[in-house]
Amino acid sequence: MTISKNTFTGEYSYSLDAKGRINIPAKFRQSLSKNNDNTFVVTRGLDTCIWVYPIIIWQKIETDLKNLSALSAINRSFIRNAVRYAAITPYDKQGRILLTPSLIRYAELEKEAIIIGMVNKVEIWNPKTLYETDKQNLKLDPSTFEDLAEKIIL
Amino acid sequence: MTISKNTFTGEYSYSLDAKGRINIPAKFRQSLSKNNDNTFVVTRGLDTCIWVYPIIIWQKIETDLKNLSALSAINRSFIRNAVRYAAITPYDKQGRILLTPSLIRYAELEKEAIIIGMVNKVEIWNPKTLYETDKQNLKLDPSTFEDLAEKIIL
DNA sequence: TAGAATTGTGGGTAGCTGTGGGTAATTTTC
DNA sequence: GAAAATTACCCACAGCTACCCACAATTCTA
Repeated sequence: MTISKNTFTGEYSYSLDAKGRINIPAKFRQSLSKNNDNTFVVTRGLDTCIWVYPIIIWQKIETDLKNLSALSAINRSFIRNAVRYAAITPYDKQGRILLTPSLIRYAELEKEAIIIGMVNKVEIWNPKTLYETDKQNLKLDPSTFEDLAEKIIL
Repeated sequence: MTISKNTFTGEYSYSLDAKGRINIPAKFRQSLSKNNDNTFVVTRGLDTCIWVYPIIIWQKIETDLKNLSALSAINRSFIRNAVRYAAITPYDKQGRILLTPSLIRYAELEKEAIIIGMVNKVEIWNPKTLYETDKQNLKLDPSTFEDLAEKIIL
């Protein structure tokens, strides 16, 4: 039994197969609340990785997007970028989801992949890219971490 | 069933044939609720593309437009563009809709076309035009993007 | 600890999807 | 009213996808 539903933590190593399928860790699947219908939404992350959402979380995003007026060019561009890379993927009997070729290219995924629980979503990384990104992040201004620390108790 | 109806996401590449027909991605067709009678409404988009609506969504837009004041210039221009070029097109047994020559000219469509799910509607683009538009949009005010992202994306 | 159940990975195949083209029915034109 | 043009509907088919099964490795359980 997991602590709370639709919450993901931990890091795992899995492999992407020739058909573009990748396993979602059993613990993450068990954490999904039933109203998700065993379904995730995959899309581009802000870093060079793939973001995986439980579909009910994504649906909140969708309804917010629906309420943006299409009369504004900025809104149209925002919606387009937010949803064009998104794909709804139920996992199969073996617990795998199907990634689109476009997303695999974007995240530079090869056979080996790291899956990371990010509380309300999941990230899929190429190990090399993740390593490089971690190295870059060390150079970021430490004061931003301190700002966050004031908001969140670890 | 939690997957919401009449909601479209993702980007697909399809081809317009010599008769002006274009396939609607199977996933989009499956997302259509039954009261649409396998029918879409196509019209001019506000960008250089074709907008495709489920017919019941379009009907809602029409009644909203009727309630709008004709005094506003933006309303008049929207009504002029969106409504006068609108055509009702049921899809055939193979899942294709028929585009009017006028719309094909407007969106500068050639053989190859990109179809994008925009949550409550669908866009059909010439790949080149889409690419150019994407490039232009980078010049839009980034702070508005960030505001939207903070409100909507988790 | 041994057996049972679950998990992660690979691969096969029936049926669906996207695309092209044909023909009968309908509309248009003279 | 007949010929021409357009439209609506049908069929064909290659390629792909969703779904199924198999199996080794790991974890659970009694």
